[in-house]
Amino acid sequence: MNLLFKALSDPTRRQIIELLRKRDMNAGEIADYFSISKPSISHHLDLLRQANVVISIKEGQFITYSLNTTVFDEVVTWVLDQSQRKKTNKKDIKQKSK
Amino acid sequence: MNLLFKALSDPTRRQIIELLRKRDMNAGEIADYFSISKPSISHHLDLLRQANVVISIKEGQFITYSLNTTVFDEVVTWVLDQSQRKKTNKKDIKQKSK
DNA sequence: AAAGTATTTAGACATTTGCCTAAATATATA
DNA sequence: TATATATTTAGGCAAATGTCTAAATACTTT
Repeated sequence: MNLLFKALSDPTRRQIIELLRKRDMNAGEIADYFSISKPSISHHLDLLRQANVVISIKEGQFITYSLNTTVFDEVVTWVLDQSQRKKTNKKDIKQKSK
Repeated sequence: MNLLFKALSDPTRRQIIELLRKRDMNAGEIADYFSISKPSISHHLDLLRQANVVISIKEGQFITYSLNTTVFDEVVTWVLDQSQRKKTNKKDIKQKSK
Protein backbone atom coordinates (compact mmCIF):
# COMPACT_ATOMS: atom_id res chain seq x y z
CA MET A 1 0.00 0.00 0.00
CA ASN A 2 2.69 2.45 0.94
CA LEU A 3 4.94 1.28 -1.90
CA LEU A 4 2.01 1.79 -4.22
CA PHE A 5 1.32 5.38 -3.16
CA LYS A 6 5.04 6.11 -3.18
CA ALA A 7 5.24 4.73 -6.71
CA LEU A 8 2.51 7.08 -7.84
CA SER A 9 3.98 10.13 -6.13
CA ASP A 10 6.63 10.83 -8.77
CA PRO A 11 5.71 12.60 -12.04
CA THR A 12 8.16 10.58 -14.15
CA ARG A 13 6.72 7.33 -12.87
CA ARG A 14 3.17 8.52 -13.56
CA GLN A 15 4.24 9.36 -17.11
CA ILE A 16 5.70 5.89 -17.52
CA ILE A 17 2.36 4.48 -16.43
CA GLU A 18 0.59 6.66 -18.99
CA LEU A 19 2.93 5.39 -21.71
CA LEU A 20 2.41 1.76 -20.81
CA ARG A 21 -1.29 2.32 -20.85
CA LYS A 22 -1.06 2.65 -24.63
CA ARG A 23 1.10 -0.38 -25.26
CA ASP A 24 3.79 -2.56 -23.70
CA MET A 25 7.31 -1.25 -24.18
CA ASN A 26 10.82 -2.32 -23.43
CA ALA A 27 13.06 -0.31 -21.12
CA GLY A 28 14.93 1.42 -23.93
CA GLU A 29 11.76 2.57 -25.67
CA ILE A 30 10.46 3.97 -22.41
CA ALA A 31 13.75 5.77 -21.75
CA ASP A 32 13.57 7.38 -25.22
CA TYR A 33 10.55 9.36 -24.07
CA PHE A 34 12.51 11.05 -21.31
CA SER A 35 15.55 13.26 -21.09
CA ILE A 36 16.94 11.53 -18.03
CA SER A 37 19.47 8.72 -18.17
CA LYS A 38 18.64 5.08 -18.79
CA PRO A 39 19.85 3.99 -15.36
CA SER A 40 17.47 6.50 -13.77
CA ILE A 41 14.56 5.14 -15.81
CA SER A 42 15.65 1.64 -14.89
CA HIS A 43 15.46 2.65 -11.25
CA HIS A 44 11.95 4.07 -11.68
CA LEU A 45 10.89 0.86 -13.41
CA ASP A 46 12.26 -1.10 -10.51
CA LEU A 47 10.20 0.90 -8.03
CA LEU A 48 7.10 0.44 -10.17
CA ARG A 49 7.82 -3.29 -10.27
CA GLN A 50 8.28 -3.46 -6.50
CA ALA A 51 4.94 -1.73 -6.09
CA ASN A 52 3.43 -4.28 -8.44
CA VAL A 53 2.33 -1.59 -10.85
CA VAL A 54 4.20 -3.15 -13.76
CA ILE A 55 5.41 -6.60 -14.70
CA SER A 56 8.57 -7.20 -16.65
CA ILE A 57 9.21 -10.08 -19.02
CA LYS A 58 12.58 -10.80 -20.50
CA GLU A 59 12.37 -11.32 -24.24
CA GLY A 60 15.83 -12.14 -25.48
CA GLN A 61 17.93 -9.05 -25.27
CA PHE A 62 14.99 -6.86 -24.31
CA ILE A 63 12.87 -6.56 -21.22
CA THR A 64 9.26 -5.76 -21.91
CA TYR A 65 7.27 -3.86 -19.33
CA SER A 66 3.51 -3.90 -19.07
CA LEU A 67 0.97 -2.47 -16.66
CA ASN A 68 -0.58 -4.62 -13.99
CA THR A 69 -3.85 -2.72 -13.83
CA THR A 70 -5.25 -4.78 -10.96
CA VAL A 71 -3.29 -2.85 -8.33
CA PHE A 72 -5.11 0.32 -9.24
CA ASP A 73 -8.25 -1.15 -7.72
CA GLU A 74 -6.58 -0.91 -4.35
CA VAL A 75 -5.93 2.80 -4.78
CA VAL A 76 -9.38 3.55 -6.09
CA THR A 77 -10.97 1.64 -3.22
CA TRP A 78 -8.94 3.50 -0.61
CA VAL A 79 -9.54 6.90 -2.15
CA LEU A 80 -13.25 6.38 -2.78
CA ASP A 81 -13.55 5.13 0.77
CA GLN A 82 -12.19 8.40 2.10
CA SER A 83 -14.71 10.37 0.09
CA GLN A 84 -17.49 8.65 1.99
CA ARG A 85 -18.08 10.08 5.44
CA LYS A 86 -18.03 7.34 8.05
CA LYS A 87 -20.57 7.00 10.81
CA THR A 88 -18.82 7.99 14.04
CA ASN A 89 -18.33 5.19 16.55
CA LYS A 90 -18.62 5.86 20.27
CA LYS A 91 -15.10 4.62 20.80
CA ASP A 92 -13.81 7.07 18.22
CA ILE A 93 -15.00 10.09 20.14
CA LYS A 94 -11.91 11.57 21.69
CA GLN A 95 -12.28 13.55 24.88
CA LYS A 96 -10.78 17.00 24.93
CA SER A 97 -7.66 16.70 27.07
CA LYS A 98 -8.34 18.19 30.51
CA MET B 1 -2.02 17.01 -9.30
CA ASN B 2 1.54 16.41 -8.17
CA LEU B 3 0.91 18.06 -4.80
CA LEU B 4 -2.09 15.80 -4.42
CA PHE B 5 -0.20 12.55 -5.08
CA LYS B 6 2.66 13.79 -2.90
CA ALA B 7 0.19 14.49 -0.12
CA LEU B 8 -1.12 10.93 -0.30
CA SER B 9 2.33 9.37 -0.39
CA ASP B 10 3.02 9.63 3.34
CA PRO B 11 1.49 7.14 5.80
CA THR B 12 0.97 9.72 8.54
CA ARG B 13 -0.91 11.98 6.17
CA ARG B 14 -3.07 9.10 4.96
CA GLN B 15 -3.88 8.31 8.60
CA ILE B 16 -4.84 11.92 9.18
CA ILE B 17 -7.21 11.66 6.22
CA GLU B 18 -8.71 8.50 7.69
CA LEU B 19 -9.25 10.28 11.01
CA LEU B 20 -10.92 13.28 9.40
CA ARG B 21 -13.16 10.93 7.49
CA LYS B 22 -14.89 10.13 10.78
CA ARG B 23 -15.28 13.69 11.97
CA ASP B 24 -13.72 17.14 11.84
CA MET B 25 -10.99 17.70 14.37
CA ASN B 26 -8.75 20.48 15.53
CA ALA B 27 -4.99 20.27 15.20
CA GLY B 28 -4.41 19.24 18.81
CA GLU B 29 -6.92 16.41 18.66
CA ILE B 30 -5.29 15.10 15.51
CA ALA B 31 -1.84 15.30 17.05
CA ASP B 32 -3.07 13.28 20.05
CA TYR B 33 -3.47 10.28 17.76
CA PHE B 34 0.20 10.25 16.86
CA SER B 35 3.46 9.90 18.71
CA ILE B 36 5.19 12.58 16.69
CA SER B 37 5.41 16.20 17.78
CA LYS B 38 2.73 18.80 17.24
CA PRO B 39 4.88 20.90 14.93
CA SER B 40 5.39 17.86 12.71
CA ILE B 41 1.65 17.25 12.55
CA SER B 42 1.14 20.91 11.86
CA HIS B 43 3.53 20.56 8.92
CA HIS B 44 1.65 17.54 7.55
CA LEU B 45 -1.62 19.45 7.88
CA ASP B 46 -0.07 22.31 5.96
CA LEU B 47 0.90 19.99 3.09
CA LEU B 48 -2.60 18.49 3.07
CA ARG B 49 -4.02 22.01 2.95
CA GLN B 50 -1.72 23.00 0.07
CA ALA B 51 -2.89 19.94 -1.82
CA ASN B 52 -6.45 20.99 -1.13
CA VAL B 53 -7.16 17.74 0.68
CA VAL B 54 -8.29 19.53 3.84
CA ILE B 55 -9.73 22.89 4.72
CA SER B 56 -8.97 24.65 7.96
CA ILE B 57 -11.26 27.00 9.77
CA LYS B 58 -10.21 29.05 12.72
CA GLU B 59 -12.64 28.76 15.59
CA GLY B 60 -11.44 30.96 18.38
CA GLN B 61 -8.37 29.43 19.90
CA PHE B 62 -8.72 26.26 17.81
CA ILE B 63 -8.26 25.48 14.16
CA THR B 64 -10.68 22.88 12.86
CA TYR B 65 -9.64 20.71 9.96
CA SER B 66 -12.04 18.94 7.66
CA LEU B 67 -11.72 16.86 4.52
CA ASN B 68 -12.36 18.35 1.14
CA THR B 69 -13.52 15.15 -0.48
CA THR B 70 -13.92 16.70 -3.93
CA VAL B 71 -10.20 16.46 -4.71
CA PHE B 72 -10.35 12.69 -4.46
CA ASP B 73 -12.37 12.65 -7.67
CA GLU B 74 -9.25 13.80 -9.48
CA VAL B 75 -7.20 10.90 -8.17
CA VAL B 76 -9.90 8.33 -8.87
CA THR B 77 -10.33 9.63 -12.41
CA TRP B 78 -6.61 9.48 -13.13
CA VAL B 79 -6.16 6.02 -11.64
CA LEU B 80 -9.26 4.54 -13.25
CA ASP B 81 -8.12 6.03 -16.53
CA GLN B 82 -4.85 4.13 -16.34
CA SER B 83 -6.69 0.87 -15.75
CA GLN B 84 -8.39 1.24 -19.11
CA ARG B 85 -6.15 0.30 -22.02
CA LYS B 86 -6.04 3.06 -24.62
CA LYS B 87 -6.39 2.51 -28.35
CA THR B 88 -2.93 3.01 -29.85
CA ASN B 89 -2.57 6.06 -32.07
CA LYS B 90 -0.36 5.97 -35.18
CA LYS B 91 1.68 8.86 -33.82
CA ASP B 92 2.29 6.98 -30.60
CA ILE B 93 4.09 4.15 -32.34
CA LYS B 94 7.73 4.70 -31.65
CA GLN B 95 10.23 3.37 -34.16
CA LYS B 96 12.99 1.19 -32.79
CA SER B 97 16.09 3.38 -32.90
CA LYS B 98 18.32 2.28 -35.79
C1' DA C 1 -2.57 42.87 32.00
C1' DA C 2 -0.56 38.50 33.10
C1' DA C 3 -0.65 33.68 32.57
C1' DG C 4 -2.27 29.68 30.22
C1' DT C 5 -3.67 27.11 25.97
C1' DA C 6 -3.56 26.10 20.81
C1' DT C 7 -1.10 26.31 16.89
C1' DT C 8 2.39 27.73 13.71
C1' DT C 9 7.02 29.33 12.26
C1' DA C 10 12.01 28.95 12.25
C1' DG C 11 16.00 26.53 11.97
C1' DA C 12 18.72 22.38 12.44
C1' DC C 13 19.57 17.56 11.33
C1' DA C 14 19.24 12.73 9.51
C1' DT C 15 17.15 10.01 6.00
C1' DT C 16 15.21 9.33 1.60
C1' DT C 17 14.84 10.34 -3.13
C1' DG C 18 16.16 11.21 -7.81
C1' DC C 19 19.72 11.95 -10.60
C1' DC C 20 24.33 11.03 -12.64
C1' DT C 21 28.58 8.27 -14.61
C1' DA C 22 31.12 4.04 -14.76
C1' DA C 23 31.10 -0.73 -14.64
C1' DA C 24 28.88 -5.29 -14.77
C1' DT C 25 25.79 -8.66 -16.90
C1' DA C 26 23.35 -10.82 -20.53
C1' DT C 27 22.03 -11.56 -25.15
C1' DA C 28 22.69 -11.12 -30.26
C1' DT C 29 25.45 -10.88 -34.26
C1' DA C 30 29.58 -10.63 -37.29
C1' DT D 1 35.03 -15.63 -30.21
C1' DA D 2 34.99 -10.74 -30.44
C1' DT D 3 32.01 -6.84 -30.77
C1' DA D 4 27.75 -4.44 -30.38
C1' DT D 5 23.31 -3.73 -28.03
C1' DA D 6 20.03 -3.69 -23.92
C1' DT D 7 19.58 -3.28 -19.32
C1' DT D 8 20.88 -3.26 -14.57
C1' DT D 9 23.99 -2.59 -10.55
C1' DA D 10 27.12 0.24 -7.82
C1' DG D 11 28.44 4.24 -5.81
C1' DG D 12 28.33 9.13 -5.22
C1' DC D 13 26.00 13.65 -4.75
C1' DA D 14 22.50 17.37 -4.22
C1' DA D 15 17.85 18.33 -3.16
C1' DA D 16 13.64 17.08 -0.90
C1' DT D 17 11.37 15.14 3.08
C1' DG D 18 10.15 14.18 7.85
C1' DT D 19 11.41 14.91 12.27
C1' DC D 20 12.82 17.61 16.37
C1' DT D 21 13.22 21.72 19.88
C1' DA D 22 12.75 26.53 20.74
C1' DA D 23 10.44 30.61 19.86
C1' DA D 24 6.63 33.37 17.99
C1' DT D 25 1.71 34.37 17.44
C1' DA D 26 -2.97 34.44 18.73
C1' DC D 27 -6.75 33.71 21.62
C1' DT D 28 -8.85 32.91 26.43
C1' DT D 29 -9.25 33.30 31.15
C1' DT D 30 -8.11 34.99 35.68
